[in-house]
Amino acid sequence: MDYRQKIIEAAALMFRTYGIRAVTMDMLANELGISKRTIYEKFRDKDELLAGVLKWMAVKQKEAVVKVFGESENVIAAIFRLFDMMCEHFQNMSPAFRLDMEKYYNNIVKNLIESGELPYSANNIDMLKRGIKEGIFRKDIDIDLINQCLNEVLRMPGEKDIYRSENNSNRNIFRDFYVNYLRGISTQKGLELINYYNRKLTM
Amino acid sequence: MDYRQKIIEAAALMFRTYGIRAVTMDMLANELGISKRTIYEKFRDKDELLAGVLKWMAVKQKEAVVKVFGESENVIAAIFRLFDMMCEHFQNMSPAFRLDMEKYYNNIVKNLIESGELPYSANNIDMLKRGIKEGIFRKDIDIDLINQCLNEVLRMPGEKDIYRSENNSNRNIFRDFYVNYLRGISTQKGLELINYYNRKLTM
DNA sequence: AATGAGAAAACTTTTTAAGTTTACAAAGTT
DNA sequence: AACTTTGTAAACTTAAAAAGTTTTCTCATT
Repeated sequence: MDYRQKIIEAAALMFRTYGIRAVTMDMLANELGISKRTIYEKFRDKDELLAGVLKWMAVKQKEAVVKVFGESENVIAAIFRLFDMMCEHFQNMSPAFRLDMEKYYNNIVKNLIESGELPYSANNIDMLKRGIKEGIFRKDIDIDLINQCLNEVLRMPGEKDIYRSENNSNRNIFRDFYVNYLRGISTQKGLELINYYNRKLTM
Repeated sequence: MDYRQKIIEAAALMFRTYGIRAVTMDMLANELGISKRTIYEKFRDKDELLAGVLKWMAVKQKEAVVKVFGESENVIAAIFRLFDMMCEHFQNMSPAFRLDMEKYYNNIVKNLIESGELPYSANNIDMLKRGIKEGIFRKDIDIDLINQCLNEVLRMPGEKDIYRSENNSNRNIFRDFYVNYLRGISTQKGLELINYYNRKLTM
């Protein structure tokens, strides 16, 4: 009965699949079996709808991350699991989504971030602390700095223009990069765990 | 130096990645580092360009199929290899491409098919004959009928609306369906080969 | 020097999706 | 029973952006 939420979820799925511009308000209304009017009853315009979608996606993602961390036996396991999730996330996201985002809706994200409604970057600090406590990351690392670096690394695959080349290999390159970064801040025990989970994935 | 071909290949890649409507002639020109004018020198309009892209894709696909058949030790191996190719093909194709195709450019395919410039459906007849010769398919099958049926089966995953649900499982469902159909027309030897290659994939 | 192929960018036109309005229907409320 | 709310359906207007055109300029070739 909560129309607003229903609309957001349907729009999220369609935006991710087809891109934002390709999804018209009429399509969305049709897909939901409601009238376009009703959408405009809940959202001033498409921009506001998109903002709602983005916020909801952020919340959902956050929840997923918390869940994975809660369920994992150690940080490295959690990280590899998250990595998988991220890959799936990007796999199911149409490049058109990113394109539209950059080309037409850039300002929306910017505004949301500025008004504090969307986090600018992920918070890996808890993860790093936990890693240190588990004896997986070295005790002497600069947590804040590493957090920032990790965010940069994570931003990388999003920035890259990828419609050239078969991007099968891309995923592996990225994983390699990320994993090597983690190695750099790990203890001996951490290294062994990384090797263990990494091998498990490769095979 | 062959502008026409260069344009077609770039457009093909971009259309497949972003959908057709999302790719403007300006983007395409930019991407190629040529002027929009030059594109219109070689193609009357976007429709003609799309037609060129579709024809080229058909040619390339045909070549790939011939190659796989030439290199495979038996029909079943070839089919599984082709299946992989198809999956990759669809994986790298934006849903927006199909959406645009159906919503706006429907008539183009229709025209191309009517004028005989595009084949309406794949020709599995050689494959079936080879399978019979290799003792993999039963000798008593009606080749033409089976060919038609296979084409229907192959058309299926394209028809389905998939922007609902995680479509990870979709691929497997489809493979299952297709493989079972093949089992139905196979000899004992064929069945064994199917089981062999199928198991190889599942694991 | 002349021609032609193309780049760059400004321009017009067409398309189409955004957003609005209107008319109407069902359901609950007073 | 009249009234209000909440919605559908569809026609409508308007704004934006992409299609397609034109103009001007450059550089390479003959």
